[in-house]
Amino acid sequence: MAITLKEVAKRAGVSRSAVSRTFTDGASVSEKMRRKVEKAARDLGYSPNALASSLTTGRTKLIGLVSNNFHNPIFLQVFDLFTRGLQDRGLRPLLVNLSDETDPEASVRMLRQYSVDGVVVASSTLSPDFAKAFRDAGVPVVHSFGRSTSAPQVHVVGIDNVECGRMAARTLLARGYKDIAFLGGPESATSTQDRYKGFFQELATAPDINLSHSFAEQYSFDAGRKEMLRLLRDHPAEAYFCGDDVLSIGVLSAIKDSGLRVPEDIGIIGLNDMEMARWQNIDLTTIHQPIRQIVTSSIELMVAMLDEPDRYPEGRVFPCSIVERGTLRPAP
Amino acid sequence: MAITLKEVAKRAGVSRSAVSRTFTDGASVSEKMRRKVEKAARDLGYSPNALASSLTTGRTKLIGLVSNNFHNPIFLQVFDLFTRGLQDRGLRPLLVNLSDETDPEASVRMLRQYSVDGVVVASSTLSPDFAKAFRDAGVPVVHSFGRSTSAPQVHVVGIDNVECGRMAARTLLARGYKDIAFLGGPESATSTQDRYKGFFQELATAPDINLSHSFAEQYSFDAGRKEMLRLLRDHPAEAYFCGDDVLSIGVLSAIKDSGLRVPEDIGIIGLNDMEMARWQNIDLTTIHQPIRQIVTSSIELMVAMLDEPDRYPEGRVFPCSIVERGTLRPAP
DNA sequence: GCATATTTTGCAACCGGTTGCAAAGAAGTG
DNA sequence: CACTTCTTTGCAACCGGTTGCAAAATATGC
Repeated sequence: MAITLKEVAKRAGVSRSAVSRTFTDGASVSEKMRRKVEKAARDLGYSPNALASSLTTGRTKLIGLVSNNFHNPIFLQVFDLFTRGLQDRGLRPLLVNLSDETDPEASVRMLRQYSVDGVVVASSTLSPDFAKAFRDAGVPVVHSFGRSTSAPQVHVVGIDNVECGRMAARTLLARGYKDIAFLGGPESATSTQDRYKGFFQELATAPDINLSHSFAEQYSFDAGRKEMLRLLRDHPAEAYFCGDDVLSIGVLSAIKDSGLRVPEDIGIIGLNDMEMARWQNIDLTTIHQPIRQIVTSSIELMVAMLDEPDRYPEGRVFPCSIVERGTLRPAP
Repeated sequence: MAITLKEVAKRAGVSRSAVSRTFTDGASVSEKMRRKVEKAARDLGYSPNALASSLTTGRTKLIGLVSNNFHNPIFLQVFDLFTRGLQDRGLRPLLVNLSDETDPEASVRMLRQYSVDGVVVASSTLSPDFAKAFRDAGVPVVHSFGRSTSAPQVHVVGIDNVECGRMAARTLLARGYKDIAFLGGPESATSTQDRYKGFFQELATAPDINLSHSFAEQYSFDAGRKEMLRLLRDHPAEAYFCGDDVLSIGVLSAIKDSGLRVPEDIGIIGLNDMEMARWQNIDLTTIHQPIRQIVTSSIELMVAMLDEPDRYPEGRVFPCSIVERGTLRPAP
C-alpha cells in the first residue's frame, strides 16, 4: 500500500494538518516546518492521494473527454491537442468512447460517479441534447465541433457549417461546374445537415444547376468509398462536395477504381484539411477547419467554467478557408 | 452538489450502511430493504460516488493509458479498441499523452496520485524502463507494442519485430532486389532496432546484396517524407523496407514528387497494414500487425493482473504476415 | 520587559463512502 | 412455545485527506 499522510506526519513528528498544509499551496506553513515535512515525505516516497483530497475540496481535476469519432484520423490530432492542453493545465482526461452500442445515459451517469469537474464533448455527429444532458446534471460542459446556434444551451466551439457549405458551393460555381452533388456524412449529424443547408442555399440562387445529394453512413473512408461506388453505377455528377476529407478520400479511391480521373472527369472538394489531404498522392482541395484553435478555445472555456460554473453559455465560431489543391478543375 | 448516501438513508428511513449495501453486490440485504432504498435513490436521483468508495475498497477502476504515438493513425484504432475494451469491463481509461517535453517521472507520480488500478503503456517507441517504472511503483502494468524478451520485466504484448525484419528481407530477396535499404523510425525505438536487426541478419547471409540504412525522426508521414527526399538527392536504393506504414506513405509521396515511379523504379514495403495502406491511391505492400489481438490480449492480461497483482511477467507475441499490394515489383 | 498583533500549529469534525462486529429479527426445530 | 441457527440491520471506526477554530508560538511596538 502507498504511504499516507499519517505516516509522514508521524515520521516528521508533526500533526497531520501540518503535512496536508505543506502540500496545498496558499496554506500557512513556516519554512522550518516545510523542510521537516518535505524531508520526511521524500524519505518515505510519499505523494498525496488526489482522490481523497477531492472528497473535501470537491475538485477532482478529472475532465471527461467524450467522443464517437474513432474512425476519422483528424480525431487523433484532436485527442493529441486535448490531452496535451488539459495536461498542461493540470487536468486529467478521462476518455469515453461513445460507440453506437453504448448508452449515452450510462456515460452521463458514469462521469458523474467519477465526479469529473467538467466534460468536453468532441464530436460533430452527436446531438446537442447529449451535451445538454451533462449541463442538466450540473456538470460544466463544452461541445467542441458542435452546432452553434444563436442561443446555445451549452458552450459550443466550432465552425459555421452553413457558411462552409456556401463556400464549397461558390467554389464549385466559380469553376463552372453545373451538375453538382453533395455527399454528406450521417444524415442525422448536425454538421451534415448544416453543410448541406448552406450548400443548397447558395446553389438555389444560381441558374442552370442540377443538384443532387446522398449520405454516407459515417465519416469514414469505407463509408465514402461505398457510397461513391454506388453513385458511379448510375450517372455520377460533375463535382462533389464531400462532407469530410476522409470521406473524400474514400470517394477518390472509388473513382480511381472505376477508371475515371480526378479532376478531369469528376471534381472533389472536401472539408477539414486533415494532414493526409496534403499528401501528394491524395492532394485534395478542401476547406480548412481550424482544429487547433477550436481545441485551444474549448479548453480555455472549460478552464473558465471551472471557476465560474454558471457562466452564460456561449458559442465560439472560427472561420474556415478554402485550400486549393488538385481535385478541382481550373476555372474556365 | 450531488445527492449523497446519507440523504438517501434519511429519506428511506434506514441506516447509511443499508444504503451502501444495496449498491454493492454480494452484500446481504433483504428484498424489502432493497426496494425501499432503491425507491428513495430513484426519487432523489442518487448515484454512488466511485471515488469515495475507492478510498475504502482500494479500487478505482481507473486504468492509465499512456502513449506517445499521436501522429500515427493506427493509434486511433488502438485507442478505439482500448477504450471500448476497457469500458466493456467497467474500467475507465485515464489518457496520458507522453509528448517529448513531458517528464516520464511526472506521469508515474500523477498516475499514482490518481490511484489507478493499472497502467497500459501503448507504444513501440518507449523504453522498456518506462513500463518498469510503474512496476517498481507497485502498479500493475502491461506494455503493449513493446519489445518482448525472453525474460520480460513486465507483461509485454506485441509482435516479434526481429522476425518481421527477416520477413521483409526475404520478401525483397524473392523479388530479386539487390540494392536494398532500411528506413527506420526513431533509432532509439526498440521496434526500429529489432526490425533492423532481423532485416540485417537475413540479408547478411545472401550474396551480392548492397545494404544501407537510415532513420526518420519519428513514425510520421512528414518524417518519412523528409528522410526520403534527402535520400533521393543522392543515389537511392532499389527497394526500401520502411519501419512503419505511415512512414512508407511519406516515402511514397517523396518519390512521386521526384518523378520516379513505384514499383517500377523503387520498391517499398511497410509494416502495420494500417487502414490507409489498402486505400487504392496508396496500395502499399506491407506486413500486417494484428492490432486487434494485441489490444484484446493486453486488456485480458490487465484484467487478470487486477486479481492477481504478483502474476509472473509474461510476453505474448502474435504472428505477422505479408500483405501483397502494389508497391513491390513482381518476382523476376 | 510587557502588552498586543500576527503567524503557525494542532485538534477535531468532516468529505462520501465501506465493513467488522454485535444486536435484532426471522426462520427452523422439537 | 422455548431454543437454536441463520439472516438482516445499525453502530462505529475507518479510508486519506482538508479546514474552521482556538491555542501556542513568534513578531512587533513602546
